[in-house]
Amino acid sequence: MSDGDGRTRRRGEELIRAIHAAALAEVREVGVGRLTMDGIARRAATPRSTLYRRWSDPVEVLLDALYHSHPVEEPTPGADDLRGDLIQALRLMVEWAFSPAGLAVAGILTDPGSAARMSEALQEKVFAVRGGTFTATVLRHYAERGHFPAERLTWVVLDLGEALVTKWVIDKGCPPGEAELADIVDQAILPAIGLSGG
Amino acid sequence: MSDGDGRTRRRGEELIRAIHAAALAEVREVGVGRLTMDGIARRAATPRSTLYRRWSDPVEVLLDALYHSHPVEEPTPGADDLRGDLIQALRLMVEWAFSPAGLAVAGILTDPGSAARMSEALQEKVFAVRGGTFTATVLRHYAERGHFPAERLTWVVLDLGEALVTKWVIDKGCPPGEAELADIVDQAILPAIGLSGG
DNA sequence: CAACTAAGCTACAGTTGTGTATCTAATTCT
DNA sequence: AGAATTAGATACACAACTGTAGCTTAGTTG
Repeated sequence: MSDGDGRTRRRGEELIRAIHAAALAEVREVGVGRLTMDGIARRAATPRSTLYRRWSDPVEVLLDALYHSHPVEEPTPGADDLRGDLIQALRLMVEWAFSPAGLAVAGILTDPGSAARMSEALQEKVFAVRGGTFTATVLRHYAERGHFPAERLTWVVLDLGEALVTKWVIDKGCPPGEAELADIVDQAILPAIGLSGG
Repeated sequence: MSDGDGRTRRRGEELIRAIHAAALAEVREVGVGRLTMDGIARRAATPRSTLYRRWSDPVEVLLDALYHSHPVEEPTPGADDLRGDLIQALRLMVEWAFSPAGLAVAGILTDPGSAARMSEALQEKVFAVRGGTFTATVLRHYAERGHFPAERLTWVVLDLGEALVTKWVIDKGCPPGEAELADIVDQAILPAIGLSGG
């Protein structure tokens, strides 16, 4: 699609995708704080001038990369299986969190310099996702169908799964496995909505 | 103890405390990634040479500052009030998390460059604390006294409170208030240990 | 094929941070 | 009081990154 044909010079879309990828890789390696135009350019094997033609600083590049990253897959609650659907929702969250985009967002959220700029353009796209559309989608689905009282859909309950996954990742530095996701659902979410095991 | 007397030049302990404070202030403002000897020195109003005499790079200074920061207050479970003690434990956690040391640790944990070095010397002092000694202390206390079955002390239950506080802080950027702490205890922790309201 | 666009290359001056070194003078110790 | 420390004030060469600018040339478009 891009390599191997006679061309020696990338342009447009292709080049930009390479730069986006470079920005995400770079932030993963050095963190948002040490992100530089130079580093991104070097990694993308393109001159800095190409970057400056489009963006004014490294965080701009990163935000643009995030904006163009694949959207997060949404959980699609299915066949009357609340427990299974919750686990699946958390699985999707983990998958996203360890994607280049997810890791970049994590970095941005704790960076004093860029946390503010995040609010502007990206809240719609990235924040909405991060805010907890994973288990919340599933929980709302089953509450509407009367599997448990809708009054239990408080912020605590809606955040529970994502919060525990996040803490695991921070503590352990690696994604939780199937067993841990099941633990979270069985020992925290289900009890909190009054379904202590079934 | 230090200001106002005739002295014009800080030495030893006093100077070091100023440098530690500068490092913590600096990391709060620019993040771990942009921490520099220069920045710390400027903020502490001391020449860089003074820093290099003791530390070899900015992260060393920061780790040393953390090591010498006040230890976290531990929750002391008291008069047969599980709910109140849990809320108090979370209150202590929030207090620590928003202290200079807490903010610095948060920054370090998500910085690719310094996350590794953290493991070495500081795991004992700072990690142990962060790992969740807040609600865990309280929960173990009451489990031992038979207020609820000890089998429910799983990692999920022990992390629940801290996880939800952390998520609140990341999402909202501000400390949770009393109402939120109560929500966490009432809607997540107590149900998870089988005490759904009383 | 000609004209245009935009990537690639190189250079440059300016800024910030790095380590090191040297000298001075304030504070402490004996 | 005199000696030993050690903070404070420079200064320096080096490196990385910044923006900007000029030029060349590959690729696209009419």
